[in-house]
Amino acid sequence: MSSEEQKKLLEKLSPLEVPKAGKKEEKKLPPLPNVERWRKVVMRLAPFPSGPLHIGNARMAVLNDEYVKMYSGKLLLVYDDTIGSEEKRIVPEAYEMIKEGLNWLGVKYHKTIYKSDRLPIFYKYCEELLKRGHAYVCLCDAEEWRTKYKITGIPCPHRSQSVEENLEHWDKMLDGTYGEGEAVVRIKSGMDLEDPALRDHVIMRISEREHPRVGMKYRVWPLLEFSWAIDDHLLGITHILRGKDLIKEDRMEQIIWKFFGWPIREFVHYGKISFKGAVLSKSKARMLIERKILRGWDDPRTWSLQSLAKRGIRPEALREYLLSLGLSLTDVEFDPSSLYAYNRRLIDPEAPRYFFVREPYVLLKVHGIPDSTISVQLPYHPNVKKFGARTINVRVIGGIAKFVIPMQDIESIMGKGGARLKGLLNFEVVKFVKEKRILISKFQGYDVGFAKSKSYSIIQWVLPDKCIDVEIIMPDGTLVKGVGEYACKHLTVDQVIQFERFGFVRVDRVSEDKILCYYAHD
RNA sequence: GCCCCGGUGGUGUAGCCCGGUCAAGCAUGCGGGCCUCUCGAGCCCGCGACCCGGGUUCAAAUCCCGGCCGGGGCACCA
Repeated sequence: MSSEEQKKLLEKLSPLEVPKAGKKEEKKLPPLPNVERWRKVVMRLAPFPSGPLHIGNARMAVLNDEYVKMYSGKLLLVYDDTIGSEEKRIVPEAYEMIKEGLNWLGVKYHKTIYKSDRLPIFYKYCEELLKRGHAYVCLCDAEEWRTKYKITGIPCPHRSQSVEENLEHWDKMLDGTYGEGEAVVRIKSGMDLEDPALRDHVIMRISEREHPRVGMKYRVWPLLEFSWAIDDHLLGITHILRGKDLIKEDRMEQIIWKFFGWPIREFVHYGKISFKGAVLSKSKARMLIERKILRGWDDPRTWSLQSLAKRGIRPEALREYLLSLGLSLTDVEFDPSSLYAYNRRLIDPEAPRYFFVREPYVLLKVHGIPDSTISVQLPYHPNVKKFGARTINVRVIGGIAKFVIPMQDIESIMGKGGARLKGLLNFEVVKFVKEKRILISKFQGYDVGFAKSKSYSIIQWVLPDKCIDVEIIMPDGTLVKGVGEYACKHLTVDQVIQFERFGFVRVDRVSEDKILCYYAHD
């Protein structure tokens, strides 16, 4: 039954329930809470510059961007570049790579702020807390404090120091009297809190590591929850969108705002996004790049935005995919095939088709061709006429023409006793010399109908004396080699094309004798 | 050990707050068919889920309790 007949039958059966083709389903985000309480929605992106943005970070960026658009609000890019830890280090190039990623994604931010420029502000407010008796300088050893005080809920001796004592210790933190690990400022969130994770958390600590932007200018650094408690207020953030792993930070921020008498902001959370198989954390990626196991930050195995761009994934596709995940608190698994489906929809109508034969090859000799040359025109796209066609002239010498075809097809060719070279001719197998990978065959005509009647495979082919080497970097980092048809010579960098029966690729480098591509998907 | 939070087909999501219209929608995936000189696109058909057990109710995916499973926090990381 043809599709037309099927449709008619369906109409006959249920005339009212014919599904409309091309129905569009727009994914809608739930509204932000309490928008009416604020004059204007202000949100922020808070990347830690340890590497380029990956899919998880992109989710955060896209969600913020969508909400800001939805409410005509403002979005601030705030580099959360406090000193970090030994394992979590700032990568200087990351500042730029993050911007690059955001631009690629089409995320508009209205202002850029660096946490590392704001140390004096944090000092000021920390001092204020000390003065008001809401914080204290703790000289306990970290491990001791954890076991002896945090778990038991018993206050440590430093908690009862006077304001004067605390300020004195604070000065000694700043002037270098105390070294790394010797003193911290703790907020008096409460030792009696039910959740041990919240008890008198550290808000300031000493780090003598060099910072890529401000060098050795500061030795006392704030911790995430403190710096955000201050900045979310000072920068006028109204809605804080964060992963559910940071829910504890909500509580800490609220405690600090209460001490200052500042209004509470709105929080929105979403679940964790995880990857099948190996998770590539940025610190791990950095290590693998240093050891030359990865090709760089744009290696497809990092799943960085840069790497997706390199593969020819469209930002719109990624955005659509990320929005399809919604805002649920459930942890989700990243599903590449879903992303590819969105992307395929976008690139399929725009990607010209080319012949490509991957290694290993078979040399095909077709005997008995009646013409001395064959000239064919092959359209670049089956559905889009405007792409035009390329002309291929096949030289026939002594009735014989030679082609390169993929070894992959040999089984089906042998099974059917022949095959069709797409757009060209049909042949019948005479002999396959396995060791030499040579297939001897006999010309069987030009008619497609014949090939169909024989249910021949229709395969891509390349002329051995008129082809160009192609290398394709696959998503798993492996390299696929092969040859492309002569028309590939005209390809330009950044073009997304389809190698028929192989997949969509983005052209990354073109030289006289070779083309390098990145594989997008099938 | 202590504290949170989740659990709808292979994957993701809608529905859950305000119980009935949900014998559960959509997307992706998978299987089959049509179409096509690509294993792409398009079209059609199909597969496949409310974690378990109680309770409330005329009625529960939706409310309550318990269990199980999963995630997270308990860093002088973000």
